[in-house]
Amino acid sequence: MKMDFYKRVAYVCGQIPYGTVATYGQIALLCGKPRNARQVGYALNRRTPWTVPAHRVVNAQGHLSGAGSFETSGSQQEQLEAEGITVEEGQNVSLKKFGWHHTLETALELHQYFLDANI
DNA sequence: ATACTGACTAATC
DNA sequence: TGATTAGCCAGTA
Repeated sequence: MKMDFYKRVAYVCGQIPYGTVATYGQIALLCGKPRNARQVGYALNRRTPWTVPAHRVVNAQGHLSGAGSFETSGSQQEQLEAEGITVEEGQNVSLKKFGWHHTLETALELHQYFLDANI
């Protein structure tokens, strides 16, 4: 099995529903690598197509840690707010309200996709 | 091979 | 609460 982590990251990010956010650890988990949260950040930063909705990925605290990595600090926040996501003071998002609450079934579907696509 | 670097996290204090 | 620490692991040099 191939296990192209970066392609998986790109795909999983693309599956984050509009109007919700996911955490790095969550993406890593869904990619089949639960301890690769940092690599997710690295992937989003430079190893992934710019077409993926990377603005929907925040850290485990709901903080927009990637803000500094977007073209302008604040562009991530703008994109989130454009989806109806409330960004509070200190560039924080409530995971309780906007977090992606994926199901086990979702994880299984993703896994199956990876097998089929051989990535 | 070795060392260092992170869009990270969970545990501890 | 907030700050520190210690694991984490694929890239990069």
